[in-house]
Amino acid sequence: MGVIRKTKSVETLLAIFENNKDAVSAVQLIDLLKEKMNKTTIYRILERLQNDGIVHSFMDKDGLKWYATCHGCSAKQHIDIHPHFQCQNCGKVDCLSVDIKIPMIPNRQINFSQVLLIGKCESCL
Amino acid sequence: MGVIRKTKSVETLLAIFENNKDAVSAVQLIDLLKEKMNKTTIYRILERLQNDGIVHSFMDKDGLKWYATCHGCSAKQHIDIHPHFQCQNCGKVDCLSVDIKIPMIPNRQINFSQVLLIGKCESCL
DNA sequence: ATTACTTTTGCAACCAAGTTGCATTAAGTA
DNA sequence: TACTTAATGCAACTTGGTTGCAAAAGTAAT
Ligand SMILES: [Mn+2]
Ligand SMILES: [Mn+2]
Ligand SMILES: [Zn+2]
Ligand SMILES: [Zn+2]
Repeated sequence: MGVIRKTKSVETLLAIFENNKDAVSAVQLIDLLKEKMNKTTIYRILERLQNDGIVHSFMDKDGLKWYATCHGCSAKQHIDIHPHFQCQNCGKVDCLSVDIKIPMIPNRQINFSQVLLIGKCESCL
Repeated sequence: MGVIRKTKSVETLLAIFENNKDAVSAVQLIDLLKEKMNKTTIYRILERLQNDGIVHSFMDKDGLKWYATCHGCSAKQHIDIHPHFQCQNCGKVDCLSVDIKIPMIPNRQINFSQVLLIGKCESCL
């Protein structure tokens, strides 16, 4: 069960994801919105947006949670699966629209994969 | 700077990695060794072993840190880079010796990658 | 507009993983 | 054995994230 009421806080978060094609971490959002809403609210809205297929989440190399807009997903299924890139210089994270081939692994059933590429972004090169 | 003195605690941890080809999480080690040594000691030894190229570490899907034996690495360089597998049923994690092809990404320099495959292990299928 | 109902929020307290500072212990060495 | 310094234990702390509960605010019907 996702978003049911379009509250001010929900609108604020939706606007952030609309205008931003990069990923954004929970920590960044908490800092950015610390005057506008409580961190508990942020975590709870993010969870609802994820359940609705509006955003997806993933962990970065330090175990912090990041969020980004989904494309073509719904409450029924998350189909927008892709690798992510993190710049080890400026910390920026973004979604990559490339396809990484995951080979078959004998004796194991792979349900999904999490790929994080780490290096330097365009502006830090 | 890594391990300088072969203490009892260091030997204990080394023995665990020797007899275990699976990965093991910091949390598991803390629980396993709670009668033998302090959790701070465990974290500090793991860091030293990693600096010596004896073990490598990575994050699982929940942001917990795991460790496993390195093959062919040294204090100079970690060359044993490979994907990891986590069973979503029993939680077991292990190192995969398969090669995943990472494509070139335009305008970015990829230094290394972190690949986690999630599914069911042999005994949970 | 008022009411009634239910979701959403804020707040404070909590939790778990991991880190830090510092006094004490114990390897390594001569 | 004595000396030096790496390693450890312990308590306190930090950080990211969660929970319970009362108060506030959407939504829809009246
Ligand atoms: Mn993404
Ligand atoms: Mn490994
Ligand atoms: Zn950058
Ligand atoms: Zn399993």
